[in-house]
Amino acid sequence: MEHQSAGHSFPPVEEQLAVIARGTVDLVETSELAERLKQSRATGRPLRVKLGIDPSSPDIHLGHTVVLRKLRDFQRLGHTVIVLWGTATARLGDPTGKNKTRPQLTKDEVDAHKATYKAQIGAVLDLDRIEERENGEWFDSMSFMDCVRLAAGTTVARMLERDSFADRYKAGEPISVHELLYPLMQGWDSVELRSDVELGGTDQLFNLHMGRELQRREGQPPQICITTPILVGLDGHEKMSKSLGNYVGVRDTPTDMFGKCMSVPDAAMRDWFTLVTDLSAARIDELLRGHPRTAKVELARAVTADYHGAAAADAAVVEFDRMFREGGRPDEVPEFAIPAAELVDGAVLVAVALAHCGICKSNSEGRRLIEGGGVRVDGERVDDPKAALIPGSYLLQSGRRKFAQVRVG
RNA sequence: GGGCGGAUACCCAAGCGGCCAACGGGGCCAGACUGUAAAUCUGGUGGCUAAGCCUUCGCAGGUUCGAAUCCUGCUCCGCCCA
Repeated sequence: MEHQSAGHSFPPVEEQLAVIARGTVDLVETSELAERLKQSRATGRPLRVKLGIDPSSPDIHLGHTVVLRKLRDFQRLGHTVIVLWGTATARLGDPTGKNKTRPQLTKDEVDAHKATYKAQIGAVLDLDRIEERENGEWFDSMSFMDCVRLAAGTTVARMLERDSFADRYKAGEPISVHELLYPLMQGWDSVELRSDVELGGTDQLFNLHMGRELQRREGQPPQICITTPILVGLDGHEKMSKSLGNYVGVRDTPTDMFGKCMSVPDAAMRDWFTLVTDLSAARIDELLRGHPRTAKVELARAVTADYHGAAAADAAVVEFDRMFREGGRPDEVPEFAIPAAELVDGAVLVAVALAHCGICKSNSEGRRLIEGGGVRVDGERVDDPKAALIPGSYLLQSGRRKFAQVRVG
């Protein structure tokens, strides 16, 4: 938009290609991209780069930022970045990478998620320079016959080429017909937006290709498809995801963020460095040659600084050292109170207190933790599952991370 | 529409009248060892102030002293046929 009239100049094509290609998995097709960048540079017209986001869950984590960072590369090069909110598709649920049908969301849920989502992508993208669209703009009013016409654009065999569908089909798991519509919808978005480039995770390659097909069918130049790697989660094995609980949320507190990053397996460090920090390749190599712990501190510090600032990141390092190197306690421990009315015989069982403070889910679990030797009160290990606390104030601890200060009575 | 098979805890998966809160594996939690890494070893993994009691094996009923296990109906899923 404003870029067109601004008539600014883009960096040389080779330079742009280098930035774009870094940290990507698929680039279909590089030659087409080069050609289009050349045209763009000649005419001063920025490329239209699309990223579809389904606000199907309210929070974003580091895994989502990988592709957002790639989008930011385009933004920094001066191209037009389009954030397409999948208000229609989110309600359907992308079957990609899922072995199960996703729940369909309501309009209200989607709208609410979108608002929190937008605030969070601001941590990576310059929100003042994005073009925001919603695919409800065209899908909400589409008639059933339009839908049929769209569905005629591909074949069942083509759909079954997708690993996620093929695997589920082979495994005898259900595939709903509406799930087959998802890739078509995503592809149609590209037609409506006349996108030059679409980004996505590697699991999106099929959907991205669908955009090319439909654009060709509509007489548009097919978009270039670029995929970014999937970030592994804290377990170092599975894809980072909220449902697996192996994620670092961009809204995590500095202490949590730092601590979580420190628990990343060594083997995953290189990926994390390349995908979620701005450190140069040379610096990363240097760090990985040294002691793994030192490297990991730098990783955790870099990530924390991105979302909370350098000062908070440094504070997190100090806090972390105190807690885990010196066996200390965290700066801020959540506080709870157990009123006198809840006491039995003038005391409360440690197991009950643990559950009360949210350290464990139930009294029974608290009891088991004590039996397993995982509970400390004021630093002293508790070994009697029937141990009780008389009125007073205590520091409860389970494992190395979970603390609570509780006032009894 | 017809025939056959299936539904068990977070996931996979045993069990097929009492010994079942339910084998085993994965995951997860805790302990030892560590660098809050990996590998390894150990314990735990429905609820309840608890040697006992309560609620769980797709849903609803039934048979029985007693059911996850047997019967009936329902729901959902898969395969084959149309």
